[in-house]
Amino acid sequence: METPKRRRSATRARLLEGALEVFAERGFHGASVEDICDRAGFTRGAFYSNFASKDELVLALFQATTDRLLEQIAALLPDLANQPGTLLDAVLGLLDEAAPDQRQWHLISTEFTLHALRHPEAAAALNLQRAMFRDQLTRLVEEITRASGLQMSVPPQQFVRLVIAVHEGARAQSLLEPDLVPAGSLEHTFLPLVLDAVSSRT
Amino acid sequence: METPKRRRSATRARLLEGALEVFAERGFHGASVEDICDRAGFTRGAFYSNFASKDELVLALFQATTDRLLEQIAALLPDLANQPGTLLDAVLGLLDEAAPDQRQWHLISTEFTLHALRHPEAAAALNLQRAMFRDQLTRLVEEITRASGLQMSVPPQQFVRLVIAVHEGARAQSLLEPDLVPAGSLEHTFLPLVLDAVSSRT
DNA sequence: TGTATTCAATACAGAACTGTATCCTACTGC
DNA sequence: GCAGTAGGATACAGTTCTGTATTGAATACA
Repeated sequence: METPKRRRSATRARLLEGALEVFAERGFHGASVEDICDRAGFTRGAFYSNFASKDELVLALFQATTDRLLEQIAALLPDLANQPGTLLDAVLGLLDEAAPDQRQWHLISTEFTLHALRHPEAAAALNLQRAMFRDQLTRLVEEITRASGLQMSVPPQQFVRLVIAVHEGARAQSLLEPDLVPAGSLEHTFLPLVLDAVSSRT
Repeated sequence: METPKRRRSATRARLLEGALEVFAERGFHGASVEDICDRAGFTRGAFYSNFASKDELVLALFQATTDRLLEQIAALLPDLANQPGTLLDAVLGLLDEAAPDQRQWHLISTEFTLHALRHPEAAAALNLQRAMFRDQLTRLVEEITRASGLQMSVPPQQFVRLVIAVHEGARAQSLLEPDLVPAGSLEHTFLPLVLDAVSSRT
């Protein structure tokens, strides 16, 4: 059971993993196919046996990371919705825990975003993924507000968009100046104020 | 008076301008030296007569755009501080008007940021520029709060960091989904709430 | 007017990268 | 064991890019 077609998908996986690292280090254009293969421990023969081009790999990598992220979220959601702290703890917790390596994730997703801003077809895929992501967060927000008897004066989707904007903008600052901007500091100082301002007890 | 050393600096300027466009379109790695020269209407001879390498040009371009941005701000500040609307109008107005082409500016500055996250020496330069930029905004905030007799319960620098985070995060969303997220919408719906929450009349 | 200089164009050599075609090895099924 | 096959390595051809060396044209200066 260890080598019929699993071999193939295993090397595909290793190539994707290598690509993730190399892309994070040098960007899409900066990474050559050979760089990726070296990182994964293969030669280009393996690469072209599995992917038609670097573009195709980028697409596959996007799908893979996207799928993994959504899985992670699905796994985390139930716990967060029910158990302990406040709404923002849950939402921000989800944003943090969904991505194990903040730095790498930021580099890759920024790379994807830039790519999407330059290639409309990629933008469609990215927007779809982001919409699903926002939907999960929105669902979480709605559940918690309902459970705790809160009423929001703005659409939850809007609020989620804000949280994401703050999170992404703050993450950039934290990565650039880790000492001056501890991860999560901006979110935790300001978002509670917003939440307070837009929500009321029923 | 039209060709002693002005010629040289004029082609330098055209090369920088071309580089800005091409970098925005394809990114640093994606743009070849020849692409840049084509755009500027030169051949590579002109390029290597003015720059030692693409890296050096990137550095020069960063300095040039940085200087221009700070000049623009310096020009805008006096008007904004005194005349009409509210604090946030001034701050957000500055952020918008400082960059004529939002899309190009976002692409370029994101590209710079990625570059900085991968190259510490570039990070130092970028952080310095961003610090000066924040200082300008902070000064503006302080002037207006003082003039209008407001007191903020958080350090103005923190507030400015938040505004920048929201602005950059929101801009990414607006560029990805122009229809769903009109430019400035997130900023204008939520930042007033924050300002309200952190400021009080004296 | 003639000479020197400066700046960009051209020509060229070398390196890096891509993609393909072929070979080799290790499993598969019989 | 023994063909057949799949997957990855190797070798190769073609392209693209970079950087340098040389050339040519236009301007400054005498």
